[in-house]
Amino acid sequence: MPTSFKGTKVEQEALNTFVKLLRAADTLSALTHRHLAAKKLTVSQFGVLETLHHLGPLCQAEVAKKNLKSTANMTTVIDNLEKRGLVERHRNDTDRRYITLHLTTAGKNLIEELFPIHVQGIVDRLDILTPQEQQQLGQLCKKLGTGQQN
Amino acid sequence: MPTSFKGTKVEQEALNTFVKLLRAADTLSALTHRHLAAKKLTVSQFGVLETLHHLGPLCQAEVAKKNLKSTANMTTVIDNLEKRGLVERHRNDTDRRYITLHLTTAGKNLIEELFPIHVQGIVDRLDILTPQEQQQLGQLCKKLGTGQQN
DNA sequence: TAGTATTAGTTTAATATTTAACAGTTCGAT
DNA sequence: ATCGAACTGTTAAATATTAAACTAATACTA
Repeated sequence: MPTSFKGTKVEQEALNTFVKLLRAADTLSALTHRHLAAKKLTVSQFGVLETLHHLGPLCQAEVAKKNLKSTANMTTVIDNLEKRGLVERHRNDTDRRYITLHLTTAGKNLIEELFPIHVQGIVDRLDILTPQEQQQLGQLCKKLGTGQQN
Repeated sequence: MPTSFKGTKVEQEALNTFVKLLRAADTLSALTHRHLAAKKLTVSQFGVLETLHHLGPLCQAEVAKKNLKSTANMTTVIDNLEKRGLVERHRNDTDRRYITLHLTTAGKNLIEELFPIHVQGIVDRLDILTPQEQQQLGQLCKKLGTGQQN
């Protein structure tokens, strides 16, 4: 026998918003990353390439932080990118704990080819919202994500 | 040399909103699911228990659909829930392709214990937004998630 | 009714992901 | 200067995740 959720109004509203937010993010992510399959790239691999493309060479811990992932995870994802010759690991000589990641030429070419397609996919999907609505959505998400008033 | 993204205004705004939405969802999910670790439950396992708790016995394909996951993935997640005695598989006699999932008593007890904590965590976090803002956010997410005007 | 198409669930192979334990490196305080 | 704290990256073990190939069961269709 199904039990439908009986909570206070506040609880129902919060739960409702929560579910919609997570579903929207899931759906949007799936749609905007579909094109990666053609290049046999995963979302995480694309994220690393994108980070290096926009911020330049970084150490693994920083890439992990930008992508909200653990350093253990970065080891795996970068292993796979390295196997395909898309990134290179350079041990830092002044502080040997660090490994600086660099895009190879192949990696640079690939991300430069994919990124415009990626952006276009996002623009197309977000086109359903007016510029004001996008602005609003961004602000609400920022507030919620950081837990700060602004 | 870092390359900062030079796009049109529309592209920059869309990308910005996109990143904020995905990050907010990621952060919110991480925070509201932290309490599951104490019970050695994963987010996916919790999702299945929650679905069965609120909708009653369902077949695996339906549970997969509700959770936006593949049926192959459901096989794995349900295997692990079954090992722990939290759910049971009942082969359907009239259509033997189907397997109906049932919560065991242990599973029912666990989800009934966890769900209120889960809701409270969501309420606490969403409290940073006014009721109107939550409503707004929900509507914008719904529009975006479904790709429909309303 | 035979043959085909569809559907539910599983398996396999590959990658992702995290926690915990670990190794090596650097920093800091006494 | 040394010893312990803090940090970077890796490994191991467990679970998640998907696409593709597969099995079994049902539905459809000629």
